[in-house]
Amino acid sequence: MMENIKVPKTRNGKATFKLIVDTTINLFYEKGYFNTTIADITSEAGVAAGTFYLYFPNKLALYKYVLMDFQHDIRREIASKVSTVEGRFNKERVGIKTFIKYALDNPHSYNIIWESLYIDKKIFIDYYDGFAKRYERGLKQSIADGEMYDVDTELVSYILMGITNFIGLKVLLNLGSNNEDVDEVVDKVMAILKTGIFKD
Amino acid sequence: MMENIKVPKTRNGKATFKLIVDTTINLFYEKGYFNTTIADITSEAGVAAGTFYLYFPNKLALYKYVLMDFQHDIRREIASKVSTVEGRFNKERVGIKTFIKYALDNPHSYNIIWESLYIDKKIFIDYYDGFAKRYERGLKQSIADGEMYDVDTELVSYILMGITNFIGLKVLLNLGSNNEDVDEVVDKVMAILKTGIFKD
DNA sequence: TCATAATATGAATATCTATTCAGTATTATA
DNA sequence: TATAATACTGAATAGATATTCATATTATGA
Repeated sequence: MMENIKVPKTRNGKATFKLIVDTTINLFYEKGYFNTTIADITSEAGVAAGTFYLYFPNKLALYKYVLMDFQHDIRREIASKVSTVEGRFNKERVGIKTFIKYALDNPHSYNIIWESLYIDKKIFIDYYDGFAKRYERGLKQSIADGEMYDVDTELVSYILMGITNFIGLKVLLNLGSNNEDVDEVVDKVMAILKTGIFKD
Repeated sequence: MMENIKVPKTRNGKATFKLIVDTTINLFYEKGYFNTTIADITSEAGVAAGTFYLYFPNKLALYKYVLMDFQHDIRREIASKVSTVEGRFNKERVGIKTFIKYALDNPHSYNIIWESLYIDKKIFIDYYDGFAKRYERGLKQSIADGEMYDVDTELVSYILMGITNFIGLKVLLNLGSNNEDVDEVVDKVMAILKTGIFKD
């Protein structure tokens, strides 16, 4: 973990480190991991090529660092927002909404996380499997509390991740129409999760 | 469309063309688009470097060709299977099942299609937006037929794509457990789509 | 204030990759 | 079977990129 990143020790060093990371996040988002060169990063950040290697052994280590950052951020954000509401339905509502809002505020994260599938499959699997396992805990609790049918929690956690990710994608890339109000979108999703889509 | 690909005219040429395409699909799946070099492709296919340029101007044109192939394949497969059953519920069931089965039989396709997000965002958007629009037609019909609640069809098409894609991913990467029987998985998904997940 | 650790530089190097092209081989057909 | 069309070869070239390192600058605390 944390690879072989060298953390800066002075105020100046910390600023440079952050500058490199922030510049990289923008570039990874705009051009993707593979189309971003070390030279792109350093020139965009306004530092010399050698400065990069002061802190990171290579691009992959930097990518992993950025990914861990996002992972912590998203999880903390969702956990924090969800913890303040009662009941699984509301928790789920807030969870989905928070995820989409997060994606809108940090459009970089979505792209960068998913790109792990093409950079290191193990990272990708760990990420989504870990997310699913956390999800399951909440779902199991809700079933125990009688708020939810006795569903296959593992399957449902993937269903919910799938819905959230694709709705997030839709809103993010502004696919189709009807992306005006996130609250409205989330309400519709929740209504469907409550009653299903098929009559009879 | 079809970029500036030069199609072969003789039986030998066609065989070489196909060899290059098939080899490429495997390499893109194993190593990803960016980690696959032209040299990888030609050496793996057992042809000279120059042979590649006989048919394709560059790697991107080949990627687009492969993608179109998959797109046609998947759509044809789903449309064909779905057309033989009656009622939206059954059509949806067969559609989801067919998609997952397709992903299992052609694990390459899933990866390669999604990677378009990092190769050319326009391709990605066209792909999923196009898929959604096709989906919507069926959903609208079902609502008209009174089989489905009067839902936001655009939103539901993304929800269904999200579910299908993530369940496919789960089964494909063998994430979690319970991936034994595709039919069983699909039945559970359909049950959830019918009644929702929340009590009360 | 000075010694020293921490930061920063950027030209130089080595490696990798895409792409071309002049020449060769094969195949179809008239 | 001559010859034109098609297919194929692989060494050579040009360009891009990661990484190193000798040197220079800056910050800090004793």
